[in-house]
Amino acid sequence: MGNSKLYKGSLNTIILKLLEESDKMYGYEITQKVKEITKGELNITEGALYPALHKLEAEGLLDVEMQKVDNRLRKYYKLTEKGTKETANRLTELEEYIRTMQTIINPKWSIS
Amino acid sequence: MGNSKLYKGSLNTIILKLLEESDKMYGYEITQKVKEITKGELNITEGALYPALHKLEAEGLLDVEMQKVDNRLRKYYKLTEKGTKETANRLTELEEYIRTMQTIINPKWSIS
DNA sequence: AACTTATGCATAAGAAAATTATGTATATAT
DNA sequence: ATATATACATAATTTTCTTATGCATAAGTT
Repeated sequence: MGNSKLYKGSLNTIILKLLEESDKMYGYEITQKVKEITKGELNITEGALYPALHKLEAEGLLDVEMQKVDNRLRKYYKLTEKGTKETANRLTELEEYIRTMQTIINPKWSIS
Repeated sequence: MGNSKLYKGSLNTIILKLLEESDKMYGYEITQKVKEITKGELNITEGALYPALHKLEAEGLLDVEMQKVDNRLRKYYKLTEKGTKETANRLTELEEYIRTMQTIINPKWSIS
């Protein structure tokens, strides 16, 4: 994960997108899912994840539901209505960001 | 620039890439170039740029050359040999990051 | 002549978001 | 028995940025 610096600022968007796909997830599940879909490329640390989840909840973008499974507690998070709208915005911004960075990597202004 | 958070961590890569393209540039020129190629989407602030340039120089990735133009001082930065190698690495990492984020935005793991 | 905007560099204070290091606790595999 | 996996949490520190400020010259405006 040598490119971990680039992920700074995109954690919230990743969380929101995963919740949009999976309806509800708990913290540990999110770390595993990200590890899986990025083939180990990205490992979300707990010290980043849990504060981020708490903040998204405080902003009213996520709802929480506790559930006990195998005598272990899970905190399931799901998008609120506000969270669903915000997710769309964040994804649009991410797409814009990616387009901009593509422009910088692969500049038209240097070919001719 | 509503997506400014996403740019966290990518400023160094942007600087290095521009210097790879343009051989040598000075700080103010970099801010204008970025504004130009991103069509105003991204505005690099001086408070971020100058410390970043100083750090890249301290790391041995950039060399500095002072030049006086129209009675105003410019600090021209150019890649060192080490900087050129590091730029290649950073760009590879950026491409990996973009691929990963594309995977998250447009997940294969949810279609079937 | 006075004033504003552009050019050019720099740093300090503060905020935001991460890493790293802990801490607690149960379940499972060796 | 011991280590690894599961599950959450927070505190200290670091990194990186924004915002505010400072200095100085050139060019354009009223």
